[in-house]
Amino acid sequence: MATGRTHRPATRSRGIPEATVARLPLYLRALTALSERSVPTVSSEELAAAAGVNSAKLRKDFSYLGSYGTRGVGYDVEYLVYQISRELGLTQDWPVVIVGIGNLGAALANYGGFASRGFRVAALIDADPSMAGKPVAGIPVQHTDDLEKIIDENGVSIGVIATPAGAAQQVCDRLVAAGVTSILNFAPTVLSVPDGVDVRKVDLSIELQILAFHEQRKAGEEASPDGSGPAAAPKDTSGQGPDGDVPAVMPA
Amino acid sequence: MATGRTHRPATRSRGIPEATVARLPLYLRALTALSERSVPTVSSEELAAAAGVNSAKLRKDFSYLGSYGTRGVGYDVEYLVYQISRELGLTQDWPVVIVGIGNLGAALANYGGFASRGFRVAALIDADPSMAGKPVAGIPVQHTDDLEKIIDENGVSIGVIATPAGAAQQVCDRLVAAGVTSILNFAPTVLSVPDGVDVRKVDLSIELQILAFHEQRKAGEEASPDGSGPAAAPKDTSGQGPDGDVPAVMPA
DNA sequence: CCTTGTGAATGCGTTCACAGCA
DNA sequence: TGCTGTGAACGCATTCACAAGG
Repeated sequence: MATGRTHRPATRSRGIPEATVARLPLYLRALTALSERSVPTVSSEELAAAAGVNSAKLRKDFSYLGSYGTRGVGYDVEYLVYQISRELGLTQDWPVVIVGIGNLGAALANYGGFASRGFRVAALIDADPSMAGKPVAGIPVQHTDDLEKIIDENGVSIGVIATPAGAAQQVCDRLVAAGVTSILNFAPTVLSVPDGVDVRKVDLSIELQILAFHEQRKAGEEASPDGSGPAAAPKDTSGQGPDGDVPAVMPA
Repeated sequence: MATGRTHRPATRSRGIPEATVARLPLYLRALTALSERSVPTVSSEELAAAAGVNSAKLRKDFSYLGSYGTRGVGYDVEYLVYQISRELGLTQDWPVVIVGIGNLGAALANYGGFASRGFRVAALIDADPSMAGKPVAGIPVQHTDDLEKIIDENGVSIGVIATPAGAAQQVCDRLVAAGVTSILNFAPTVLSVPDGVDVRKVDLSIELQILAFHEQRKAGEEASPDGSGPAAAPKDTSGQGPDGDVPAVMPA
């Protein structure tokens, strides 16, 4: 593709829905896999299956980017990889700092997918002086004291917080003050940031609790195999206003 | 998200919206903090601020659980902690297995918040024979060969996958076959599971890409808003990926 | 034919604003 | 006098179904 026929969308409406943005990386991954297998084109149906979404949704998503498909044929894989990469801003290099080099921070530093697509671990930062200079994933850990200097010298705009919860807000404040405007937070705490700064959080225990909720419901559907549960919630198909199935225990 | 294909008659589930379920852990965390400071009651406004949400949303969320507040006063902290815990199924013990004890798996095993709230790491599983018996976070790693036996003997219904992408689907299949019905997937791949099995995914590179999208937009606001990018043709890399990157492999 | 692209319809989640109650 | 609980309005996301076009 990429012929001289620049059928630009013109509908360059800078309004790509957030839900669509969140799926673009998924499409990109599926497309990259196809690309590596030298698959030239793919239909919305096939690509949707690979990405685990509905094909109508995928077509709608792509329609926000422009008309990059060919009716009756499908999408050109390479072309679409490029378009999505560009849309996501992956055609440029994003230096990233990881703050908090404990178990998790080290795991993140070693994460292959990190460096793979536009992201580069510019520095590792930890508050523990004994870690300073110690290499993790081939990168020497630096002390928190130099945080501002590191951000500045490397032009970092994306920071990853992998510290204990208690330190997260403080680290966040310093990152923001130093110029970071996007933060990925692994600490189990709510960060408050000024307008213009994006925060995304990854929270293991929240994910588990959501799973537990559904798991409990499943168990309640049949005869609960494990009878150890206290007052396993029975069904309640009546409208709303459940409750009432548990004694009004007021834990002291 | 998650919740694969649970199209089942509406005759079940006490309609708590998925979005609300996803916020309950957040409220619980804020409430637990208040509880530890012996705060007896809290208003929707205060609690909402602590959880980082809007107070109307919080009240609406709680209304799905029942009327646990007192008009003119607020919510009893201890009581609410109990109700939410029960609703999430945290009043019972959930044995969890972690498969794939690389950097990330070890980090998860060491994660304190894991054991704290209803979850217990029942076993660590890895395919590497040389890891067998080696303790991680005080728990000896067991070999994948025994996966089914481990699931069965411990009554595990929640599994965490922290393997490389290539192994994830296979591990997932074995977990499901052995009786696991909830999976938390850290591998950067789309898992397919039968109906009735819930999958939630945590994907670092997707989060970063979403941040990059917004970051790029911020940068473009002042300088050159878009301009005319697409005309620049992607290099014709027929046969290999534009950057030959591995589709993001998990730490090994 | 085929598959994309998209208005229209539907469903879900959030916010508003106020009635209801301690 | 508060603050909760909730119907109603609103806005966003998903799905449908079909016209458009190679």
